[in-house]
Amino acid sequence: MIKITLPDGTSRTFEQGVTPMDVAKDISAGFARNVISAKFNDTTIETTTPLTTDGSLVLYTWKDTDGKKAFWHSTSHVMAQAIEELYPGAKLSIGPAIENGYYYDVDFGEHSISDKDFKSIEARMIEIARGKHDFKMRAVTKAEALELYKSQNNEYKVELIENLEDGTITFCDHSTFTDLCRGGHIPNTGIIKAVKLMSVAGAYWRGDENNKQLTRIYGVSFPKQKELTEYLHLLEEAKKRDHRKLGKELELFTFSQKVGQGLPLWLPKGAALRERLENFLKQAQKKAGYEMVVTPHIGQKELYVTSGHYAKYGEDSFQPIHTPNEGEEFLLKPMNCPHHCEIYNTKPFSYKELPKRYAEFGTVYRYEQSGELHGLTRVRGFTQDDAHIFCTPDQLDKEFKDVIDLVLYVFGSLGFENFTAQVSVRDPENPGKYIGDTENWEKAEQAIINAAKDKNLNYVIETGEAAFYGPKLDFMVKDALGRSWQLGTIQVDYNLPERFDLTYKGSDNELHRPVMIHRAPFGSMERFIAILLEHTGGNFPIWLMPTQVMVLSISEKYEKYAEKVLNLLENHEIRALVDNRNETIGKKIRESEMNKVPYMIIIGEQEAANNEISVRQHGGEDLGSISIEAFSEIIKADINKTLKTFK
RNA sequence: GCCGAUGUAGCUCAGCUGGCUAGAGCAGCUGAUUUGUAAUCAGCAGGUCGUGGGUUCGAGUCCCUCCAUCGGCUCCA
Repeated sequence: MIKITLPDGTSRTFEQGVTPMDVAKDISAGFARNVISAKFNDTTIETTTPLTTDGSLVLYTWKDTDGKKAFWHSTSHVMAQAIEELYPGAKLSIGPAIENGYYYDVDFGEHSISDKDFKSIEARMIEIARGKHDFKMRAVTKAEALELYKSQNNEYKVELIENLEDGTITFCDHSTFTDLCRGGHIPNTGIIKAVKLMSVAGAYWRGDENNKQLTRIYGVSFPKQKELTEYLHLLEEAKKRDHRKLGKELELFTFSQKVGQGLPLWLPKGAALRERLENFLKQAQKKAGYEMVVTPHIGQKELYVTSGHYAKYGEDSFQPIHTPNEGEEFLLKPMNCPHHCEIYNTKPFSYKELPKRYAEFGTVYRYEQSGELHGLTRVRGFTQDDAHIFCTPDQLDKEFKDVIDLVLYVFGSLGFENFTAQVSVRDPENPGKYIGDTENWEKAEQAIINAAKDKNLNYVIETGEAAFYGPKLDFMVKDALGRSWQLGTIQVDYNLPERFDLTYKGSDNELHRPVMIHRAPFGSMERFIAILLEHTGGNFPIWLMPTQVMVLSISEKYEKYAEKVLNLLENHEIRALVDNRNETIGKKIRESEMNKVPYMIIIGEQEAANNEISVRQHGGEDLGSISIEAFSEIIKADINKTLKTFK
């Protein structure tokens, strides 16, 4: 008899060799019908795997993330079978489940696959699924495994197997198909009711550009047709929030082929939005003791050789600018830090004067690969809300916490709640990779982790992800389509102070190296506005809205009163425009609604007579006929809901 | 950069296997209408069909080049 412990802490005893499905049936027949995967002592297994020892068992249904993973991974096997049948000679490599579905990387040889081929693959997949073939795991020896794939000339599987240890290798069979597989499948193919192939893409074998490029086919699958329909609907909805679409509709920014790809042009409304965001941060930074500086867009090549950026950005980025003078070379700045270091270097500092906090909305240029460009989230010229803090090692802890406060203030004022913090620390296996002494690194890493804990951040520690020059904390946010982007960043740097020979005089009358903190709460204005657009669907917090109020006249007869209302609104510092066109009120409302204006003021005969205004909120709610003063209070309250004062 | 897809009016899109003068809605302009909470009506104007080349009696449609955009791959704000 063995003892099986369930997630709720209870345990039951069973005969040795009991399967997870038997356990599920023991719990309830209804539950068992939905169980599709299981985990035993942290190893994903099949529902048919016999259990031979005591241990803890988790049973998964479609509703669980792990259940979905098993479902999608199993579907990738089905797709692989369909591909093998339809395209003889295609070589399979790997086919994992991902966050939303699965993919399989295939070497189709000379044959090229496009989405036109999806229909036939999907049709065959459904046929296979309907066959209700069981997924069966089978242990094989390394020699057997190699023999199979060598006979198929599949160098990818052979390479995978060669890196595995004999005795741990398993195959998974279903129908006529066999694949090298670690396990984690649903009971049989029949559970897969709906499949949809999403896209093809090139993907390098093992993610290495120097390797052969394989064809990656992405797909999703569901246990019910209805769920597929809902999923596709969800994707449609997400597309409506795409910042590229909203940016065009709301006339915030544009791109021009003549100006060049990846170089955004900010339209008047977008520029006003940016300016408001900048002023918002400037105000908070002033309170936090930052000083604004201004530096040029180019710098001598030597500057970037000193900083080390030339090595990283010089060769593969925008090429140096040459002047009529021989040997003179300038670089478009890829970073603001070298300039700020030189600002620090203009005069000697005593420890009593630190920290120095230099801030600049600095526009930088990086030559991103053309295929990498994406709306405003990935561009070739962008403005960082940059600042560099130069402090003593003892001050690092407090400075770091203060920066987190500032970032949290920014996120809070803009309605961001769903973000995670990523703390990137050294790889302890590889100490030679990093510069700066171990003691300082430990101090800095501890300072970051403590600060993250202290500020109740939802954080993860990524070992080995630190930059060579220091540990960092990044704020990650997801866009409408679930892609993850880094917004704010706080980085500790031991490298640049060294390279620029930055010093301060300590209390011991000796020269010391300051520590440098790079930080950007928005990350970049471009990316931040993009994510903010998708996050809010264009319904920004009212304090950011280009137009807070539209004054809509019932007819041209009320032009005078409309102007008067506009004046009064301006006196209350409310940003308003008048729509006095010869159009119906219905049309004016529709346009204001589509422009996402938060408040509409409708004025006609009644309002003019009573010296009041009728207020309609974005979305349709009627706030009735009120005085301008009362309305001004409503707007103020609305602004205060999100915009707080810093500290 | 690489793999795949796409590119028709300011915007959103139609144009089937090559065949009259390339269509529609919205936006724009002109006029009528003076309007009460998501589109008033009529008329007008708007296109070297991304670029360059080719096949053909004939190309928006087929082939090639380049450019840009979209979905991915490596890195990153």
